[in-house]
Parts: sequence; structure tokens; C-alpha cells
Amino acid sequence: MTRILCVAEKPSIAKAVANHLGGQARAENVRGIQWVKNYKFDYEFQRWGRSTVTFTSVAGHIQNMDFQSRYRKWNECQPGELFEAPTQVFVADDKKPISDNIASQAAYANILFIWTDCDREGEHIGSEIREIARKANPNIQVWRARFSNIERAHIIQAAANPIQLDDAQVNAVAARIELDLRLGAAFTRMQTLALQNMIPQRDEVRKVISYGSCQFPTLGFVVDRYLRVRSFVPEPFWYIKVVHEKDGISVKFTWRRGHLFDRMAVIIMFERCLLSKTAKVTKTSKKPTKKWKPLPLTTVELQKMGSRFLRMTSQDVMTTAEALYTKGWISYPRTETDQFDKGMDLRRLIERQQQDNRWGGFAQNLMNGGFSQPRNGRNNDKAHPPIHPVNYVAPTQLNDNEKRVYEFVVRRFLACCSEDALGEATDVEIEYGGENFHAHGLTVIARNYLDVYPYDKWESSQNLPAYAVGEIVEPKEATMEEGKTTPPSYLTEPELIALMDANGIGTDATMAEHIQKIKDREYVIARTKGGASGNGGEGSGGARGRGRGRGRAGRGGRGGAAAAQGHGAGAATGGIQEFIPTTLGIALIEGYDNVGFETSLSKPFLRKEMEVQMKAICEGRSSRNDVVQQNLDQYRAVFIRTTQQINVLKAAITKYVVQPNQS
DNA sequence: GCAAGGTC
Repeated sequence: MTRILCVAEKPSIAKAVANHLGGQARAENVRGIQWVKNYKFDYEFQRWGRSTVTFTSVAGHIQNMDFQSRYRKWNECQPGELFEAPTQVFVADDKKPISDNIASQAAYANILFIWTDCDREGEHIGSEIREIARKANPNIQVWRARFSNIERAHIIQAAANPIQLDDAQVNAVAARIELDLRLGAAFTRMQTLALQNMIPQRDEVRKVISYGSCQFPTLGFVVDRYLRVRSFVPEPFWYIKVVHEKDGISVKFTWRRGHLFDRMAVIIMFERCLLSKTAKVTKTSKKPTKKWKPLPLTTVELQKMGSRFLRMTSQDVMTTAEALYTKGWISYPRTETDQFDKGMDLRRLIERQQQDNRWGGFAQNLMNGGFSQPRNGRNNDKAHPPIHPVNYVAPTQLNDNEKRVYEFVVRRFLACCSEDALGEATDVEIEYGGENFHAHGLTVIARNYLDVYPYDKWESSQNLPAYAVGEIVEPKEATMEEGKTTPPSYLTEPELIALMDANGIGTDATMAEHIQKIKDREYVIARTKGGASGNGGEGSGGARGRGRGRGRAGRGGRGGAAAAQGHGAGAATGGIQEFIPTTLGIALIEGYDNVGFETSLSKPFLRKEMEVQMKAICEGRSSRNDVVQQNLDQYRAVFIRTTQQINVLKAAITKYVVQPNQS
């Protein structure tokens, strides 16, 4: 019989696929590592016939890249040498048992069948597995499975149609790995060595002043917003407000022009209104409207919603979601997919939620005919389904954070499987002294998904009285009002995540880590929005207190800080984190901006560009070597210019950190 | 003492 070694990217996939192919596959322990198992069974492959199978897994990347030993020591080479220093790829100590397991299993196998996730990183992990297996058994044949979910039929299909590893994708990732290492290490050492002794150290530990292609743009977003808040100058504006009373209802009409910054112009228009005495109804409409139910849950959305509604940092949300996943309560929490596969049995998952006393009744309604197929978003990573509950767990078995995240995941899932909320929108438009004004009313007719999803708000406004087109009305009140523009608020965590996502900074699984990193490095401090103290709010002292002063008023209620209330543990109020750069953070960004290269290291363009180039490698339009060399050349120029003009960077540090009161 | 990406 043919002997086949299958390797997945993580233990859960190995287990699930092995059970689909082998029935109750026998699980054997692997020496030196608890969570990886070897599943043994026989299977009739279309291509290879009756085979003896070992199905195992790795746990992410097995190999790491670093410089050769001499270049790992900070004082044995110049940071600039790291652009060319020889590197080596090796198995990290904690991955040895995994690597050894693959080697020993491969030694007896005829075929290596790779089952890593079907994304770029998965392809690279596949190549690492291939390398280890070939070292142990040079004759082994290598294949790869193409699968996008772990439904039985789909897996059987994938087992029957093996393909080859895509070396273009492998090379794209290899380029990223090398660039991140070289640029990260070179700039980090250069900055740290040049600037460290200018920064007051709070304790004995020498703080690293790190650079990374993701952490710096992340910091850049925070600083950018901070500077906009600081430089904000309020501007006065004027507008006209009209109130009419009918059937005992006072109807407020808003000006079509919104507001204008020219006071005289508004005065003239306002006087025309007053002169005309009456207004005429020009348009009325009453039509059904709806509020769409949410899309299936992705990782980015989970982190945004979590930091907005659950009183948790995105990092805590991710750690908690991972714990819920490993315990078997929710599906894999790292996914970009916002579409449920048509074949997926969603009803079975809803059924399990019927026993809960908070949303069980709602789940029951879905089972009794209320079910509606979830909407499809635009993203499908072809590796994982949207995040959803897989089993029911009682709140007593979970800790506080787990309770919140689980509740959110369940409510979101049930909302997805429910109907849109329905309402009726009424609109009335009047013409008054040559100006147009309108009033809008909403009546919610069926709350539907809103009943299980308190994170969305949609409420009836007052009912508008009936108006007829052509009707002449006499305003009860017409006033000219004054207002002023309000400053933006500091960047909040959900906003930062959205910016990172939109600019391709980090991946769904790493964005929270980058945010944590700029906190750890004391580039930013986090505090609770609107409140006095936040957690982690002990930065190097800098910006705190300086950004106060003006404009906390009138931030507008529309932001989203208004959380759901009174709907159980998950619907916490307030508690959003906002980020303020420290003096060090501002100095770094300003310093690089002043070095004056076309694209500052703090801007997201460079990371985006790297993404574009990786795609080019994947599509065969570019090569690994070209991309690496081209980027090294580009960054080397920035590096040289920065070291030559290190005084520019030092000046920024002096301005903000050394003498923060004299700016 | 350095990065970012997987995952436990």
C-alpha cells in the first residue's frame, strides 16, 4: 500500500480532515508537544489507490529567518550592513518537536500531501514542510490540497484532486520575510543607538526604539490625528431653522444647505424667508425602508466591534476569541470571509442556542420559520468561514471576557440569520422664501434582527403629521442659528483598526499586536475616551495634558460611543480607548517627515507598495530577487539620508522629549 | 536588545 503523509497548518484542521477521510481516525501523541497529534487511518485516494495515511499538522510557520551569528550582535557590525548581511533559515527551538515529527513520518512515506491554508502564508508554510520532508526523504512526492472550508464533501473533493504548491506565492512571502527582517533590524538598531541616550529612562531597562513596516504606519495614524486635533481652529457657521406645528405635533425642518460660513449671506436669505410669511409643501413621500442586518463576522469586524462595545482592547478580544476557539465554542477566529458557504448547515448551529435564556427564544423563532439566509459580503479568503458559534456554552462556564465575546459572536450570528429590520420613512419638503427645508420621520414596523442585536440602534422618531403637496403652511418659528465646527476626537481603537485594514497594515491576526507594540514601546498611550484614566496610561509623560484646552464639547452624538444598554453582559457602555502619541512618538514621526524623503517611513504607502509587489510575484510579473533588491535600494537611500541627517531626528527628539515645555 | 507572519 502507498504510504501518505498529510500535513495541515494547525491541529484543528488535521483532526477535522482526518475524521472526514478516516472515520474515527486513531490519534497518536507526538513526542515533545502536546497539541499536535498524528491521526492514522486507511483511505482510498482516487489518484493513489488504497493507502495508509498519517495526518498530522504544524502550528504555523516552522522556520525562522535571522542573520548569521556575527550580525546578531549589535556592536559587531554597523546597522547599515544589515541590508546585505548573510542570513540563515532555521527551525526555532520550540518548533523542533514539530519538525522532527514531520521528518520521521516522511522517512517512511511515498507521498507528502500538504493541507495548509490556501493563502499566501499557507503556501509558504507548505514549502517549509516540503523542505523538511525532502531532507528526510529525497524521493518523496509532494502534492497539495486545495480546499476552502472543512465541509465533508468539499474535503473529499480536495483529496481527490491534488495540485502542486505554487512557488510564486512561496517566493512572495519569502521576499516579505527578508525585507521585514533586514529593514526592521537595520532601522531599529540605527535609531536606538543614535537616540536612546536622549530619552529619559524611567528604570534600568534600556528601551528599544523599534522600527517595523507595520508598527510605524500604525503610529503614523495616531500622530496624524493628534496633530489635526491640536491644530484645529473652530470656525463659526450659520443656518436657518424652521418649526411648524400641525395636529399638535411640532415639526422641525432642517435647511437643505446645511450651514454656511458667510454670515451676511445667511442673513439675507433669512430675511427673504421672514418676508414671505408662508411656506409651500413641495414634496411628500412615505415609503418602506429597512435597516440591513449585519454581515457575517470577520476578524477585523470582531476587533472593531469588540473595542467599541465590549470594553476590551482588540488584543484582549483576539486572545479571548482564541480561547473560545480552542475550547470548541466558536469557529476559527482569524478569517477575512464574510460569506457563509451555501452548503453550510446553519440551522443546526441555531438549534444549539435555543437553550439560552437570553437569546434562546429568538433562536427558537428562527427555527420556526423566522430563518433567513445571511447576506453575502465581498470577501472570501477561501480558507475559513465567518466567525460563528459552533456549540452552546452556559455563561457560568466562562470568565468575564469570554462571556462578552461569546455573547457577541452568538448575537451577531443569530442576527445574520434573521430578517432585516423594517420601517416606514416619511419625508416632507417645503419651500420658504426661496429656500428648501425638509423633515424626516421614521417608524419602525418590525425590529426583527434588532431584537437580538443591541449593538445596532434604529428607533422611531416622532411621527410626522400628514402634509399634501401644494399645501401652504405658516411656520410657527423661524430662526437664524449660529454654531461652530468642532474638532475631531483623538483616534479610537476601532478607528485605528479600520485605518490599518483599509491601508493593508498588518493582517487580521496581527493588527492588535501592532497596536500593543506601539503602546509597549511608549510611542502612544491609551486612555478611556472622555474619562480621566485609562489602562496603560503611563507613557513617557509627553502629550498628556497638552491636548486638552479646547473643544471637548459638541463632539456630536453620531460617533458610535453610544453603546447598547440594558441587554446583558455584552452590551457595555462607554469605555472606548483612544490613543494619544507620547512626545517620543511625535518626535519620531516628525523627525522622519523632516528628513524629507518623498514617502516618509510613517506613511502607509510603502507597506502598500510592498503588498502590490508581492501580488506581482504571485502573478509572475516580478521575481523575489527583483522585489527584494528594489526595496532594499529604496530603503537604503532613506537609511543613508537619515544617518547623514541624524541631527534632524535628534532635533525633533530635543524639541519634544528633552525640553517638552519650550516648543 | 531588532520585524512580521503563522499558531497553542
